Amino acid sequence: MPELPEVETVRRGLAPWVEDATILSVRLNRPDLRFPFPEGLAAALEGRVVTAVRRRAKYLLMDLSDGRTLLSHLGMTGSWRFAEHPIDKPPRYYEPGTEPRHDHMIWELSHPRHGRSHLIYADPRRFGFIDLYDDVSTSPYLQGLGPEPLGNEFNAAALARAFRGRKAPIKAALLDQRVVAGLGNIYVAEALHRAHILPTIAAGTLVRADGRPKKALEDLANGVREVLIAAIEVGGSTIRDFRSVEGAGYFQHNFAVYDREGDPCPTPLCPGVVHRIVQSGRSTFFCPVCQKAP
DNA sequence: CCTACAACCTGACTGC
DNA sequence: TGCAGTCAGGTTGTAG
Repeated sequence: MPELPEVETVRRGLAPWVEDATILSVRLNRPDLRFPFPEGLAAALEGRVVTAVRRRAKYLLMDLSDGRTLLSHLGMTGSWRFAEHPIDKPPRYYEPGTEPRHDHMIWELSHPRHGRSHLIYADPRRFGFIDLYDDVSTSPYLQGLGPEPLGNEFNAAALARAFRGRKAPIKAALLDQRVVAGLGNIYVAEALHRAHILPTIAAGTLVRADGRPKKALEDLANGVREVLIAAIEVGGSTIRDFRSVEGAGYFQHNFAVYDREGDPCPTPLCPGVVHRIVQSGRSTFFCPVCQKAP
C-alpha cells in the first residue's frame, strides 16, 4: 500500500475534482473488498455532495454534505482514478467485455465547474476497505493512532515516550501505527538510514534513563519528516502497481536503501553496501556501515 | 510485552 | 512456453 506520501498524493489529486461534486450514482461491482461494503452504501452516497477530502495516517476521509464521512484504506494495491474515456451516456462505463477486473466501485460525479466524470476505486488484491460513519472520529480504525508525523505533536520527545522500555527492534516499533501514524516498510527503512540508526536495535536504547530522547531520536524525528516531505513533493513512490490519481510518483528513484540490496550506500564517503534482512517477516534494507547503535 | 506466522488476494517475476 | 515457487507498499488475529 500506499504509505502516507502516496495517500497524501491521492488526496491532493482528488480534492480539486471531488470537493463540491455531487455523487449522482454509485455502482458496486462486488459485495466486498477486505470487508463487506457497508449496508446501503450506494444509497447513502447518492445525492450527497463531497465537501472535503482529508487524510489521517493512511486513511482517506471524504466528508459528505449530510455530515457523514466515507473512510477508505487502500490496502496494498488500492487506487482511486478517473475513467480515462469520455463520459457520454452513463451508466455505460465500459464497452462490453472490456471491463477491468478490479474496478470494484464506480461513482458518477457532477461538479459545478468541471462537469461530469467517473471516479473509480480499484484494488486487485482487495486488502483495502471502505466504511461510512456519522462521526468518523468514532471509527475504530482511527482510535489509538499515533501523531501525524508532519504535525506539531510528532517530535523526539513523543518518540521517547513511546519507546521507553521497549525491546522491540526500532524497525518494528516505527511500523507500529500507535507510535507514529502513516509509516510503512519503505519510509521506515529510508528514515532509519537518514538518521544512521541500525534497524535491529531495541527501540528503548534510544531513550535516556531519565526518559528524555537521545540525540539519535532527534535525528530520527527529522529523518521521518524529511523523507515524507521529499516523497510527497514528487508524488510518492510508484513501485509495482501504485498509481496516483494523476499518474506516477517518482520517489522510488530517490530511495537510499529500499529495494537496493547490493548497491553502494549513498551516504557521502560511506564505503558500505546495502544489505537486506528479514524482520517479522518483512524485508529490511539498511547500510551496516553508517547505520549504528547509539 | 514480545516475536513469528498465517490469513486476506492477485500479479509480477525468477528459475528450471 | 509453461509451471512452480517467491515476493510485494498493510492490517489483524493467533499461538508461543
